[in-house]
Amino acid sequence: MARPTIADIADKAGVSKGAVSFALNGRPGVSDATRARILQIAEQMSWRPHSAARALGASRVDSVGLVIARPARTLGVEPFFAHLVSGLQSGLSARSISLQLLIVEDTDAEIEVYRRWTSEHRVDGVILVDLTVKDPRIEALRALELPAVVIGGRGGKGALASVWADDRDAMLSIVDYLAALGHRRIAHVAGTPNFQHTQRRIRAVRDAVPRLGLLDAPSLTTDFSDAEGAATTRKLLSQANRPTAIVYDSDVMAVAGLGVAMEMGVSVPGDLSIVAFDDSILTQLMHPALTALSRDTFEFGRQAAEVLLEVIAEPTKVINLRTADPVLTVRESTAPPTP
Amino acid sequence: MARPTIADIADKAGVSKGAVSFALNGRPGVSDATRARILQIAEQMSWRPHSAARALGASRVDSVGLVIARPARTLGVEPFFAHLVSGLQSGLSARSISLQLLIVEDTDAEIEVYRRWTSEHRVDGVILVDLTVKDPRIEALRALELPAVVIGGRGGKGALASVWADDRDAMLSIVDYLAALGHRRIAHVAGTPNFQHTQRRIRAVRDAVPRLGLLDAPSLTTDFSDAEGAATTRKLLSQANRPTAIVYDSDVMAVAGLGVAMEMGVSVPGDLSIVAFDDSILTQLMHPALTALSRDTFEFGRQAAEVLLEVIAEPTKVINLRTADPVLTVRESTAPPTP
DNA sequence: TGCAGGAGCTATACCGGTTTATCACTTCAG
DNA sequence: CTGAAGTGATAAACCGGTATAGCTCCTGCA
Repeated sequence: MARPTIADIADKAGVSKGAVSFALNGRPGVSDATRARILQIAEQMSWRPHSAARALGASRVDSVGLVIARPARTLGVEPFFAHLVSGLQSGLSARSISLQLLIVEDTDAEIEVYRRWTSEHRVDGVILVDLTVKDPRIEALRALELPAVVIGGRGGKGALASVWADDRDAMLSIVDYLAALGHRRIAHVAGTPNFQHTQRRIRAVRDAVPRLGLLDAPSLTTDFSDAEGAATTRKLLSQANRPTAIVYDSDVMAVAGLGVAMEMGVSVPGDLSIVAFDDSILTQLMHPALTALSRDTFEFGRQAAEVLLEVIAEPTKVINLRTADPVLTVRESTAPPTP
Repeated sequence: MARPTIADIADKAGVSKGAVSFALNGRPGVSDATRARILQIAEQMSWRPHSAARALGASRVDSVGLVIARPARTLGVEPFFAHLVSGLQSGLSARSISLQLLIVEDTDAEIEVYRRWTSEHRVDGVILVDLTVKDPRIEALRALELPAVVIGGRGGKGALASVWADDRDAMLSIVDYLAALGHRRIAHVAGTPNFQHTQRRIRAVRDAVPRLGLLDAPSLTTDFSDAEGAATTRKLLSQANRPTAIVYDSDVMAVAGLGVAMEMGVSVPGDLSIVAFDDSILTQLMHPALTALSRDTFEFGRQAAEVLLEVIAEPTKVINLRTADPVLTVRESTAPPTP
């Protein structure tokens, strides 16, 4: 016989289906002797619960979802999502909960997916990434009563659980480092302005100006693409008083910026220091290798998974977990400015 | 009332559950008038099938799986998987079938996942990537009777369906191009030797030697990492009769190779031409931008999804779909050799 | 007029678990 | 000795669909 059911086990053990269910789920209602016997038979028949049957009776599905709303073209270059997904799975696999991954075009499509998942009972909860200012997904999820955890930002008015790193401190550590090297004219090539973390980073740079006695520290927003990263760099380096250091909000933009500098005959790190806010193999493949801020994205994902499971078990719970601070990995692209 | 069920619809329409099921699934058994009325009521109550309930009655789960057995660290750098996943989803979403994605450490773990998925009825079929010579997964899947489609290689002795591109022709187009430029000493930095596509590419290079009158065309295998790509390049460029062109099996290795060349004072494309077998944003960010072989991975995924659905519907069917040939995108890293 | 056959629908079993009501039996307090 | 409480189990309902046997008309044809 293929795939044994609890009825088969019940037959073999000479007990009822109910008893088997109790035994397999570790709940009271059977004696220790009977429980042991049932467990042994189940093991021997290599029984596994039929996920659909379980989802039907109870309301849990043992599955959580992650929707990424970005054009596929821009995905995959940064290892961020690959690491995040691995970390999530590591946190989920302990309780053999599966992860549904979906890549969609925009936020509207993402919300539509949440609707569908909810009505089809496909997931117990979801993970939110790329939080924007006044993010419409927060309200949508609350309306659906779908448990969720926000990654990389606070979950609105204490509503959704969140797992986040301190972007502000991280940015300050970069600016402090550059200032300590002697840089006074620093520029910041930022990401999409409506992302929350972009705003936090911009604010951090601005606030550091008076404290460190910087002459200037403009933040220029982009769409995170290599094209805009390059264009913005070209603009910055063409100025009369060009910056002696540039901080990029992503590794891809930093690499593009390095290319522009080389093209314009600006030597790195001689005439210009470059720092990437995100680390990846990309920054290490360059010549010179880029100084970058490294985060433990895998661990980030693991923690997010744990928080999500807690929220699913207890939806009223409010968790805001701050993860380990990212650290600056100094490589060859930063040096004191030439006087 | 939350989540309406077909019983609710049946009540409202004044018919039986069975009639509603017939109507919603477009099967005969109800009149057109009744069908229209039921569909309208379902629409108005915004009914969606409960995926678990459906999976329980019928045997399909409307979900397929993709397991990637690679260390997470090496994932995500290449956009290959992001594009593949997007393409798969595009092919699946038409019939609202979801994709389970799992990243594991090695092939043993991967096979274990297939076992679990089968016994828990979590997927209707799976997609196989990174096919190796004498791949143990083929036999495992056959034993489990789990429908599958192999990506990028033939499915063994006509057993599994497959979707593949012609690596041989692709490699020949690269070597032909380099030979036409005048190169006679070409090297090939290959990937993991036990991957089927690696072997096909090596064979293609070897077979081209006499036809094109090449002096030499060694293939050196690596583990696909940037480190081994760099080390192999260093070895090749230190030889007495060093090659005038190098073909790399991945974009990451090509970039690493470019770095080594720059470091050794070998100018590209002046002293050395470089071609990457895989294209991505990486190759375009470099200076010089790398000539690379571009594949439509998204389309590849879409087709794989379609084939998988066919195989699920008809497990005995044998499909071997050859996809569009990859094309060579010529950029700045290739030129005729200096005499 | 009788009957075969099909369209249109209902009632019901079923999928594989979980949960609840119930019951037999033991134990212990009064 | 009786009643109450507790233990270990069972039978049956239930979750939300799908599949199927069967029933009631209606039509067509001999």
